[in-house]
Amino acid sequence: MNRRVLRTYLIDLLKLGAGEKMIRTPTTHLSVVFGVSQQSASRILNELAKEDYIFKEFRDGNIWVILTEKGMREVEEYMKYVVDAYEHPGTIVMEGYVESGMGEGAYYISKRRYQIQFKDTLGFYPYPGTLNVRLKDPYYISQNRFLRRLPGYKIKGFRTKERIFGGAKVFKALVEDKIEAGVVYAERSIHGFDVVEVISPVYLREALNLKDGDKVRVSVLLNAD
Amino acid sequence: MNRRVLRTYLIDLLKLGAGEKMIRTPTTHLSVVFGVSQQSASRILNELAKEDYIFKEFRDGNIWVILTEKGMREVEEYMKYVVDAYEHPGTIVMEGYVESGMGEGAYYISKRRYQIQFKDTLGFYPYPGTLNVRLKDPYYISQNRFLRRLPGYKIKGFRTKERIFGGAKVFKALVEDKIEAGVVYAERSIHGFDVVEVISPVYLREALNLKDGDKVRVSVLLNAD
DNA sequence: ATTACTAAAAAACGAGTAA
DNA sequence: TTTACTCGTTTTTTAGTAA
Repeated sequence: MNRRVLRTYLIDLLKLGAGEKMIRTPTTHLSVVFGVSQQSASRILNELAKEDYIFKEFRDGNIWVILTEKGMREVEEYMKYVVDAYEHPGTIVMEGYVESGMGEGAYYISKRRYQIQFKDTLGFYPYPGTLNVRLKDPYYISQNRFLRRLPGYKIKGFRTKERIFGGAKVFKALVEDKIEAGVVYAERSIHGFDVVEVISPVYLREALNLKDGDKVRVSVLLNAD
Repeated sequence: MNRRVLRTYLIDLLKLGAGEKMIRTPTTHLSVVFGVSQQSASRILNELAKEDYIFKEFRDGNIWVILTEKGMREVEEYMKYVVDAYEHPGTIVMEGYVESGMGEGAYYISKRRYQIQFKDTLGFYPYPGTLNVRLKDPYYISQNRFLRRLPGYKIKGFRTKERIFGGAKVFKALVEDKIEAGVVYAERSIHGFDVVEVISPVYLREALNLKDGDKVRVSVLLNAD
């Protein structure tokens, strides 16, 4: 049974109160809550316990359960996702903190072959430089990991006499909900999932008066044609 | 594929922006969003469309989808449920409006054989009368439907020389988050899922100064030992 | 590039039942 | 009453592939 559906059963257990204290949960009762047979309810509890989402104990003829730390984290992340899907449909919102890059972003972005492709896909020639945004909230990191798996616009690599310039993937975005921008994932990225590289037609640090460590919001537009 | 898991895919589509306008969703892309194969993504879309949760169209080589009204309702109800599970664990909260019953509630509740059982299960002898609360919000109605399927405490029926008194099921509850109460479901109830019958050791109308039509909150405690 | 069919494998399910 | 095993059935999944 996969995580996707296990999560939904975790929510049910949370609703019954298993997030706070051990509760008595005869599988015969759970079967009506889960909408499955008693046998399946039993199996589901065992799978949840095996995955360490719940702690399960047999006491005087009954099963008692409580969500584990891992189970609570799972449920909280899932709730955030559901609410987020409703409140921010079509966009992936991430908040993080401005960070100084190595300055090599500027070098890459300024290459004419890249510039042309950015204009074609995003609609603007980017200012030569990237704004690195470091994510701290685990939820935003998971969102970034998710985003990086999506297709986006393909930026093709190329080679000059001297060296090879790798390909990338880019998404339309907004910074601080107002400034047109793009989020770039280099194919051979040096960053982990906790860093987002942002480009824009304007020099963002100036336009938004940003200093290292300032909080900034990046909203990726998933359906910007 | 059951409602439980279809809902989770609906959330994903909502996140992609399919709640607002038609979006292009190649099954090859969806497969990474859903975490399944391309073939399954295709099948899932077809099932969602068959259940009328989404409208799906094939246009110049791509699939475009948008959530239907039914899909949006489903997603909204599910979100409420998830948030509710997190914010009100272990209780089922329902809000409704005070209504006049036929007065027969009082007749039943006052029967000694019932009174004793209420004292045993709820811990109090109920005031002879019930407060009928009519639910309007569809979410509360669905919660009530759900609750009515749970076991609760069994109240046994009995017979006198004159007639038969049916069995019931009772849950511990709080009215307005403060007054000790019980929610009763008669086995042969005359009410639909939009009415909750509340009993209490005190005369609720007086204690809370309630008149017909007043809004009242009933919180059923699922784990009150 | 797509979508979605077929066929075969894998996973999930519940009836029956023992403990 | 419980839980959870076995086992036969159904459902779900994906690889291969045609269109």
